[in-house]
Amino acid sequence: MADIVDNKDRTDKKSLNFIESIVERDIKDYPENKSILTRFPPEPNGYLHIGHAKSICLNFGLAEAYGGKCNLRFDDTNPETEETEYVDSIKEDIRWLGFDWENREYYASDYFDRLYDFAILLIKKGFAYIDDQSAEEVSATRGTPTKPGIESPYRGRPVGENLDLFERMKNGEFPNGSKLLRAKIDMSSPNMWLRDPALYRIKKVSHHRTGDAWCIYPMYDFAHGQSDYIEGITHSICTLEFEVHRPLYDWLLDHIAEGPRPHQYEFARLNLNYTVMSKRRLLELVNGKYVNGWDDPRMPTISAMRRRGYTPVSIRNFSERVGVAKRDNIIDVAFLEHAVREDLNKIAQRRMAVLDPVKLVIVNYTEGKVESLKARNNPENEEDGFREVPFGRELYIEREDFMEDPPKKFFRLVPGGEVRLKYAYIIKCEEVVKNPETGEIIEIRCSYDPDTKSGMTGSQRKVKGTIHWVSIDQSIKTEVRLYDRLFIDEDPAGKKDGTDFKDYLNPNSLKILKDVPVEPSIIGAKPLNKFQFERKGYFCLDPDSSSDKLIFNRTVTLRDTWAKKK
RNA sequence: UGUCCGAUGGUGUAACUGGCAACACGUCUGAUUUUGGUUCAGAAGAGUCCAGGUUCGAGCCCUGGUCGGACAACCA
Repeated sequence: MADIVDNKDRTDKKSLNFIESIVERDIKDYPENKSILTRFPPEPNGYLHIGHAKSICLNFGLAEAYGGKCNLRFDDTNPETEETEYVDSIKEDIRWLGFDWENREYYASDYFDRLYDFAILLIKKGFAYIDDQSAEEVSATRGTPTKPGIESPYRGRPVGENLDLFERMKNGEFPNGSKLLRAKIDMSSPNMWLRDPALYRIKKVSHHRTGDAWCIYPMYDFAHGQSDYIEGITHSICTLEFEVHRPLYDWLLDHIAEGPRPHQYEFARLNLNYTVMSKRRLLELVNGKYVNGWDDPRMPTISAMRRRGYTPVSIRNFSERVGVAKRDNIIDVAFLEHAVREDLNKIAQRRMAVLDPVKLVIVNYTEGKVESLKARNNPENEEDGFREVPFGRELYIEREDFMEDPPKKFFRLVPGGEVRLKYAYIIKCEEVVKNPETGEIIEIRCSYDPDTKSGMTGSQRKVKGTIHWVSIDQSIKTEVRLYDRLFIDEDPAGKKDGTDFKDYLNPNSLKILKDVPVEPSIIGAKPLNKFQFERKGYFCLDPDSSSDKLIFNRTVTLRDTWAKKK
């Protein structure tokens, strides 16, 4: 990971985000051999997205920076929504991003026995009770943020009875929803989470890891903090919506923990414009077939970004640069795109492909002759060397690279004008052949100057533009998928006018191009290999490709100041 | 009429114990360029939500507002 841009050199006084400041404050008091322990705690009920990537980079990055460790812990306390498929995808994504949790792969479900014991401890201390009210009653008596709740009639149940009932809950004696273990705190607290929150509920559902061993499962609030405590987490970092849970997090630990305890800190989650980030909405897009699965390259999931051609380095750089703070934010996708271009520019080999081809014939070039031209693989990295590109009398060029009536600053091919064919010759447009019926240009006829072959002194001649091309006879036909933003609105999910986020889906977010000619050196490309198609953008070989059908995903276009002028 | 959190160029973050607003993206010039890419040089753009106060001095501290967000699943 040496190629991560290191703008976080701790030897000089770089500015710290507020969490780093907290860590630096805390480690001052640590003994020599001790450091921080963080954790990334995903719930395996969906795929990870770019927002999770930020959290992963934060938690693992903090550990890395301060000589600590970061655990991977699955928060698997709700078997109804959790699946092994998600566990696997999450592990793959974290690994791909370049982080290693070594042997510290934990599950809240590993702690079900201890959590159960903690619950008994709480009951014995008189801090928890079994409530026989229905979910509706519990909800109705909770009050509102401005009105206090009403105490449950079962609140005063004796400890012995609570203990007995809790055990029988565990043994499966009661139906789902008939009983609930609640903390006994304060039904009139202004903090809703302190109004006797649920700790354990009955759910006769088999769990993806513990099977049918349990029919009661701990709630998030009871599982999370206690798991942090069990693992010896020092800094438990989560997003802002858990801020109101912190008093409960601390309350539980107050009554359970002995010795060193974890502390929770909250930061503002990452938001990106022109997309949605909640798992619920992403799941809706997947289930409703608005996209082709979790890894559809238009999705903001890590697996989708991987398939689209993003690199781990680019995502890590991005995550680092967006910063960590507590105020709400919406990051411009352009910022993300800048991060990929920056990395891809350095590592992607260049190839020529013509996305919207028009035939070009070089009238004075010998028929049937094929030359092999040398082309640099990557001007940003000389070690990538050269490849051979076949050149012949009939080529494809980009339709938009020719104009009969060009605007002032157009410096591509025009009637009677000259242009350089990259790596090849300077050509001059002599004639345009059109379909007499439609007026569509079907062929551009040019002459070439044999003295202007790249590398020859004649090639020094100044021409106004250089365009890319592909020799028709030697070209490989491929499929190219052009992606655009999934939504036409910056904040599709933030509407208060009753519209649904799906109302803002971009109907042109995917455009499939068939039979795109690419230079033959593309043969042998492997899934996820990244290329820059000269002047067009960065592309990545889709894993759905086969040896006789290559499919490319456009990761991102090149910066295009010309397109902006138009 | 509750509690908690937040507010700095278009966007995102900085500004160490108060010392005269910085960096990145974006935008706009210009140079270089066999990618209208990259690179390089430069510019514009905020006076820090508002009103008071403390201070020689406030984005940082205090008071009161305003605006935004979170919280009323047996979800996490």
